[in-house]
Amino acid sequence: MSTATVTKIQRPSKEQRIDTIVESARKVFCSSGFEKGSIEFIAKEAGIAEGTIYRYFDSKQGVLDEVLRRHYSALFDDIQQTLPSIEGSGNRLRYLIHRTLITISEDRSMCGLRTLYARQSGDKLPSLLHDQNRRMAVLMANEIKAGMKDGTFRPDTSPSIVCYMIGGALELTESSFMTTGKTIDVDKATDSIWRTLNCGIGASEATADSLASLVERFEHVADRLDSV
Amino acid sequence: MSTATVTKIQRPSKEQRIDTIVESARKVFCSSGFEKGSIEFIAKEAGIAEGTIYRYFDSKQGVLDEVLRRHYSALFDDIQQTLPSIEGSGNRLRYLIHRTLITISEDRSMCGLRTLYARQSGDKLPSLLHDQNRRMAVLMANEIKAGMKDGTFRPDTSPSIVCYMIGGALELTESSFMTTGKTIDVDKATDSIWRTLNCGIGASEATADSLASLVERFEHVADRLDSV
DNA sequence: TCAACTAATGAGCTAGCCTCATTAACTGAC
DNA sequence: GTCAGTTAATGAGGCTAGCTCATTAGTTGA
Repeated sequence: MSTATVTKIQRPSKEQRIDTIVESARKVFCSSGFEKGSIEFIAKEAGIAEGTIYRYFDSKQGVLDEVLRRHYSALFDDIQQTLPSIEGSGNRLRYLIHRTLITISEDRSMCGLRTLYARQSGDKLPSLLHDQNRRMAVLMANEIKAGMKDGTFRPDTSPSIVCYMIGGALELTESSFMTTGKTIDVDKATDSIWRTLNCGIGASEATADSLASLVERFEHVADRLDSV
Repeated sequence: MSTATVTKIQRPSKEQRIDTIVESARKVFCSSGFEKGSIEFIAKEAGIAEGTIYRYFDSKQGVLDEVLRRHYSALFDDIQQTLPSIEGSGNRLRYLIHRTLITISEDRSMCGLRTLYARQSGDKLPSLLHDQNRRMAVLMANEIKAGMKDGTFRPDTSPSIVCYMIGGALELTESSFMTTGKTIDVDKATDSIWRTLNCGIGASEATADSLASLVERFEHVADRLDSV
């Protein structure tokens, strides 16, 4: 009607609204953590009322779920695209470790959130992040099993224990990264985890190299003797 | 004065009071978790008023700290007594793994609490359990470093990464133990972790078989030479 | 243009941690 | 024994934060 004083506020679409909420929540959770990042503050950050958030989400937890879901879907999409193109179960397993560490180092604040989230949903029903971790564990376990079949890995390996060890190394690298504030040297950390995993920490009586040269030498002698 | 109706309630000692509170809190936290185990309920369980708890503890968190501190002091006391009597850094490291798994399998509910607690204190100031974990990590790192010096372990081992891997294996064994409800076969799990850690998962280039056949071949040649 | 519908609001409900004025029990001097 | 001073216990109430819902604002289609 009249154009002078009445300015109707155009409402954003449902998708835009959700995007705004999730992005605001991400910022707030990342800087204050889940506990201290209040709904009131998220609403303020998004420029809306508290109640509006509850039109789109069941609970505060639901908001966090969506924040993390969006963050992780990128990681898994990328992995699902890249993984099949890598030759050899060993290389694929190494890639999974490397790729996860990249994600960790890329988004410091989100990783703090991720850890926190993993922790507090410990006793609750299977949560979103629990599922994500499980999903990653399944990817890794598949490679380990494949490697055990094709001879890349020792046949007496326990896939679940190895997954636990990798998961632990990743999570604790992540958490030390968070607490110390140092930057992760992704390649170095990957190497270190991989070497430990692949070769173990035990000093072998004879190293692979020394054995190889020994074998070569013996074969040479044997050939000579045979030819006589 | 008169003895008939006025019955004065005898007060327990400070130690007894604290014991009662901590024990009630342990029960409540173990069955309901930290979040849902309310101070009101703990007070009811202990047969006292809410306010009384705050005479002895600063906060709900403080109560949990004490519950866990008591639980873990037993473990560390035991370790500190046993560890020096074990010969060899490898054996000591293996013992630390084994002993932790025993604690985990012994007290199921407490372990759930332990995990939950580790998780939720993720972003807070160094908490008690964080310290306990760090303490265990230091014990393990010491053995790893000692082993690197005396030749038990490879010199290019990264103690921190190895600690992370062990920690992860333990924590995730614990958490899977909690979620699946199965009992842990402590010896088997220790073996599995230890073997993986010590020998790695990589199939060695020279297998025992290939070496054996080589030796056989040499013996054969030697026989022929002998007969000449 | 107006009725039906959907989105947004924010005051208020509720639950749970924690405080503090009040009351109860203890203790040591006389 | 008794009384003053001290310490322990109480529980109503403060406060915060997640969540609800009656009310208001904006949208849409006939």
